[in-house]
Amino acid sequence: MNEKPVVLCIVGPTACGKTALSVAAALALNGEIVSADAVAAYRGLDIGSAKPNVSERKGVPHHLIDCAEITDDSFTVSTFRSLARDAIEGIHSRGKLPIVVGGSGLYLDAIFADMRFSAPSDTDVRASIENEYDTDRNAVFEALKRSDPVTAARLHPNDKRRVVRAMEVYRITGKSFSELNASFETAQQEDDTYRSVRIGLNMDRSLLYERINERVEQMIADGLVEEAFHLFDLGYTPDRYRAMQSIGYAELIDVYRDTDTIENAIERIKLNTRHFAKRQITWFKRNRSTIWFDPLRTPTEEIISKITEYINGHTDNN
RNA sequence: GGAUGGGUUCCCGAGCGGCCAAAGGGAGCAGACUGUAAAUCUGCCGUCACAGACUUCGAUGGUUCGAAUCCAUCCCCAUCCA
Repeated sequence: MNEKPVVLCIVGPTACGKTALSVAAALALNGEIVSADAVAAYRGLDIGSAKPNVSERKGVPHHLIDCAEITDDSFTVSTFRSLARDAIEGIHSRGKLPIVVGGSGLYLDAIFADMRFSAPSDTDVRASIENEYDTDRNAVFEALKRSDPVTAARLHPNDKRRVVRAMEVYRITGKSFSELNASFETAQQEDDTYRSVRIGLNMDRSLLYERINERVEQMIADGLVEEAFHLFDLGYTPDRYRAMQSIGYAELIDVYRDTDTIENAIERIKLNTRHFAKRQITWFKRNRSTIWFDPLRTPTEEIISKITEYINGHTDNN
């Protein structure tokens, strides 16, 4: 009776096998993939984003990969949210199973939760607040305390991004960040647009870290440096385009400018990726409805059969 | 064989008689996260029965009320002389 689309969602830290599982699941369950990856969304960031290539995709349609240009600073979570929802809608209307897979926590939540993202950013306003912050962060924080005490109370004065953003929202809209947005708690709860089955992939931490290190080496062997340098040649540098601040590219600019060695940069890429993986895990652990699997211990076929059970069980119960 | 500089908590590295379980950084662990999110930020970080106690600063012995800090011997390391 219920017409809510069933959506399979696969989350997990980088290098834990999401791509392989999602493609296998799509093949087995007649699905299409919606990537929830903040970096794979950019055209040109291929090797560094571990974007699945044509053969890895095995004919399964992938949405939201290559949907933004590196030069397009207007591509944000908000853009992503509507594109992703459109894609899911389309897949569902074609009678196929939408499989959302990715590692960008905020992007995932943006799809499933009721997030408003009510105030678009204003480059000038933001720049001027950032300026004030750099001059006297205390003054900016005090100002935030006065205009939006609720948000100020939950932010740390050092958290430049968020302090500036909260101030920015207030200056643009005249309303406080806290009154425009529900609490994060609320945002964690999925709204009722979809009926989702959320699968989490994780494994022993030290094994994960080993895999990350190996994968970075593989990326280098696959030409990551060449890819990055080519983009730098085009003027796409980390200081100008935020897409280039992604791990694997940001670290290479110093090598490009000859102020760091390649060996050093590679180690930093590995380290930053490990840190990133940790943050992803922290984010995903919070969602209590996630069903976790260790791909090193449970065979793909078994995970997929479990997924099938959950999807069916879920459907039957409603 | 001689000279000099060193050996500090997982790593790097300060400390040079008490205010030292020992600065700072890194790693590691935990957490936050609403239009920059692969970003940005926070906490913990010798052990424990944890407002206290206990074991640490190459080893052993000594000086001292008191040492990672001073002395002696020994063991390693680095550079230089032979």
